[in-house]
Amino acid sequence: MLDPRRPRRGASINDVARLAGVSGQTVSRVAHGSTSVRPETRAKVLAAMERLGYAPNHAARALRAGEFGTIGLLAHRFERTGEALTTEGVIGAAAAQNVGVTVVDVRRDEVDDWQSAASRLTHQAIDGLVVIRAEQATPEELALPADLPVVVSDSRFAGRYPAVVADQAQGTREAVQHLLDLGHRTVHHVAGPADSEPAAVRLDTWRRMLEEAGRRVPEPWRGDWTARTGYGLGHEIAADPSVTAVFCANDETALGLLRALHEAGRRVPEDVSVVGFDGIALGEFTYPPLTTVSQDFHAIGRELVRLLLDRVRATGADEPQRVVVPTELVVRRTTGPAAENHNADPA
Amino acid sequence: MLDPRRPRRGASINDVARLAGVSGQTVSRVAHGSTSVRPETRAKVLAAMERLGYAPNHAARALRAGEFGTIGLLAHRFERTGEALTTEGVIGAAAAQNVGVTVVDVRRDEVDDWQSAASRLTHQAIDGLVVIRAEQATPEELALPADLPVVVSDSRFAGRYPAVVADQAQGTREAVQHLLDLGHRTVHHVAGPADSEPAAVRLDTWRRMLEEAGRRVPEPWRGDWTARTGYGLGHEIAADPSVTAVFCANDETALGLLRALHEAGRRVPEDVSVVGFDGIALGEFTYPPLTTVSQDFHAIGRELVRLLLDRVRATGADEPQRVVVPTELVVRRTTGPAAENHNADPA
DNA sequence: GGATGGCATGTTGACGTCAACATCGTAGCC
DNA sequence: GGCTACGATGTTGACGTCAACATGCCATCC
Repeated sequence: MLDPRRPRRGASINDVARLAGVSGQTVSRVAHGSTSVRPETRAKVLAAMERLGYAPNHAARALRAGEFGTIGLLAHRFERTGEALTTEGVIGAAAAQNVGVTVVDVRRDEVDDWQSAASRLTHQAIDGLVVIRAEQATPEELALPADLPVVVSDSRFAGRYPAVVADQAQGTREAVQHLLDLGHRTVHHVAGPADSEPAAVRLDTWRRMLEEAGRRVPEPWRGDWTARTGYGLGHEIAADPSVTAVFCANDETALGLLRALHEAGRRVPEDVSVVGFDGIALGEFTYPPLTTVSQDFHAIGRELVRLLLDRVRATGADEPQRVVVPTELVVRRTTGPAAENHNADPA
Repeated sequence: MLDPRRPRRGASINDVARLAGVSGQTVSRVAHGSTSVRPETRAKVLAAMERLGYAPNHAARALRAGEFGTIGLLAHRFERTGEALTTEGVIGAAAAQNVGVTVVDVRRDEVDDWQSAASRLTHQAIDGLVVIRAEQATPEELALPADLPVVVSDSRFAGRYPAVVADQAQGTREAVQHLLDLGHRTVHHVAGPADSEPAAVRLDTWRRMLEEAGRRVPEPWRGDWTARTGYGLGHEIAADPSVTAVFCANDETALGLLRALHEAGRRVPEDVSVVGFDGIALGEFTYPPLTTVSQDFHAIGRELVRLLLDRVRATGADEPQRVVVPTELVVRRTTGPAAENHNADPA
């Protein structure tokens, strides 16, 4: 914690008042829009402010108002695309309302890390909290103050707090359908981690799509969102000639897979088609450019702020809501027609 | 701004005191480490806190202490790797000191955007400010309060505020030397934007290295950090058979270039070697994996916090310092020996 | 038994701001 | 001329916390 005895303190409203020869209240009036202050009085006050470099004390304002004008944001490793873009959306939308955002990063996605991050944050000066994908912690474990307005994105918290989620199922359906339309007999899947809710939705939807189409449902591979694991599994995938289409749980995994396929001499998309998920910016500049399901993370961030500020400002109205943001298949060049020579695979 | 008349206010120290039948001061003592409170008194107070769901009011604490325990961070589009990782480093290091971080994102790298972001931030409750690469704004234009401790990373602000910068020159030297050692007659360069200081250092160092080695200095291409521009320039670069080695100002640009080279049928690294800069995580999983100069952004973030908290806590000691964080060449697979057939190029 | 000292607890005030109320002066009106 | 009304400005107190000081109690010691 910062040293509380540091004397460095700016000029207060009363310092300005003394210099300008008016009362503190008049300074306060000038500092705000100010109703009814004589122009010459205002000028005097403004001059005094200028001279002393007056800046309002936010702690005092917050104390008096009972609000901080700041919300907290809790995320896990937010340099990852989804987290970073959602955070950006949150920050932008909050800024537009003159609300600041205090960010806390959870280093490892484990319960005690989430706990300590949450407690750190609730010990900060915030009026509300945005939680982005707390996959490894339950609401109870987080032990958030009961009177703190909270909204979440995409997590098991959705039942408990208002949530903004991307339409995982829709995107997955489009991706699988796209591959089937290209003539692939079936679609393989590299899933996300087992404890991730979005990963589970993508997995379930993929399976259901294949079942509904009457296709064989191959055993999915289990990934962990990383390119490294996509690359590792990729060696195995590349070695299996029956694999002609792979739907990856996210773009990083798809990129790792792409490298492995290249190294194994499997051509993309001639031999194998690949679809990612997320729509990271670099997907457009991989070789070949990556077909993917893009999510509008900025929109998620904006909706989160809207929901949260509603809750912060309203006194009642607390039934959990759920806002769904659409996803969109972006077809680039990692998907193509099924190769003829592998059609021996039974439908 | 949040509505200041919302009555939602938690229990105060005095509510707890009343319930526990003690004075507010005793509650305060219990709330802290607390010296000398009788165990049974403490228990009573703790029970009352529990029952009322007491949480300390940070505005009041901040007002009394004259400090917020929060620093601000100003960055441009911080979902980009360098910004995001530096921000992560800052947040982590600050958290370790129980200091929060309020983040403001500058949408467009233009003066008025920087200005409005800066003023938004200085109207927040912060004790100090970290500015990450403010390339389009001068210190004067930012108009930061004179008494606000500020540290910066990597920018034209370095002369004015304490700064933490990566050793751009060292990394550039290693990269160029690596390519020359591989037998390339000269090294081409796709630069960053003209108004970026790090881009200028990379450009100058690249030129100096070639001059010192007595090599021809080809006209550099002017990029803008984006993969898109790297891709666009890449078509031109791929069409020039005299180009055997390209040093790109950053990884995104290099990735765009890579795609263009692939599309043009130029093999990497057999026909053309490519080096990036930054060390983004995905560089390891492009095809081929990208040789690059990696920067330790987390270290930069940590150093920024160290410097800033020094300034916040110290009363004097304000002469600008400069901390240099080393960079490191990471050789992967986009660089290889110069092709024999292009050695016609004069040394 | 009374003085001493130390520990537990209470009281006061100040941090900076601003709403609510109080005061003062003057223009306008009969 | 005296009264009203309103506009400009001042005064007071409260938001929650905690350092500094004050008080009160008890054990100890001669």
